[in-house]
Amino acid sequence: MEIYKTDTGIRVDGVTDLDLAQTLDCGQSFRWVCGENGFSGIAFGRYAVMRLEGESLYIDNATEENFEKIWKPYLDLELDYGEIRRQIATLHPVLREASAYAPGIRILRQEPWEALCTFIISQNNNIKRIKGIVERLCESFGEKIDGGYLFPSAERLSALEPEELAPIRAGFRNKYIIDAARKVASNEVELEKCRSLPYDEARAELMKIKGVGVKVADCTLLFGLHRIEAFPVDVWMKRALEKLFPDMTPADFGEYAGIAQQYIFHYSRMHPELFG
DNA sequence: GCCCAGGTATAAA
DNA sequence: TTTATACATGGG
Repeated sequence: MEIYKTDTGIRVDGVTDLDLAQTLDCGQSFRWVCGENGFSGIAFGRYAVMRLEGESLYIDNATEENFEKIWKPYLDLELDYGEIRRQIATLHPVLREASAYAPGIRILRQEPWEALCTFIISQNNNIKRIKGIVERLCESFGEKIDGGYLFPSAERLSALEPEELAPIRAGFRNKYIIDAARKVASNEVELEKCRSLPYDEARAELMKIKGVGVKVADCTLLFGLHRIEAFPVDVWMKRALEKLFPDMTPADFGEYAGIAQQYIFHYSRMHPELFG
């Protein structure tokens, strides 16, 4: 990868196995907006606008320094997804097809608290509405910066009562968000510890929070703590597994199960007819 | 109006 | 241990 300065930010050449829509607008993160100049959003305290032309990634409002510190890890550009995709393709004939269908998916390395909080909001909800709730949460309680608002910290939200979240219109999830904020802010739940804990223990740690079950825990581990062996199973994925992989369990998908899960999810969404 | 959205807590079988 | 229902809200 070669990095160059531009008038508005940087250009990174030699970026492969990345599709911004497949990665930023596939239900892992709820804060990126597709506009005229690309996808704009905020992560790790920085606003940026990204677009991809061939193997050139343009990031407006970024520097070489914060590309190395923030955007390169955020987009998981250190991992060789081409090689991982080849490995996943050998696991099962359907995975060979599915992985070829959305080869530009990458697993974002999001901030753990943001991932936890947004996936609590995602339960029994749809993506359009999730994005609206997250936006109102940031505007109401997050710090203002150029380009938008930061995701509010657990500390900030821990001082609120559930009723005070009424303006974000998250319904019954308000009390779950506050419970999560309090347990994270007080270190009763240690998010960082979940990076290294045995998988079942990491899950159990997160499930100490009201409103966090296996699905929210798995999504937090996958998208917020980069446990790429995590394989979140929801209603849709359960059906996909039954129809397409009757002979496999989530554990059979190996150390890159989370990436395989994303390929399967995208593929099954593109081919709903496979489920009758 | 009615259905449902990348679930979970709670009560009951 | 498995199965049913409520939950807040808003788009299709």
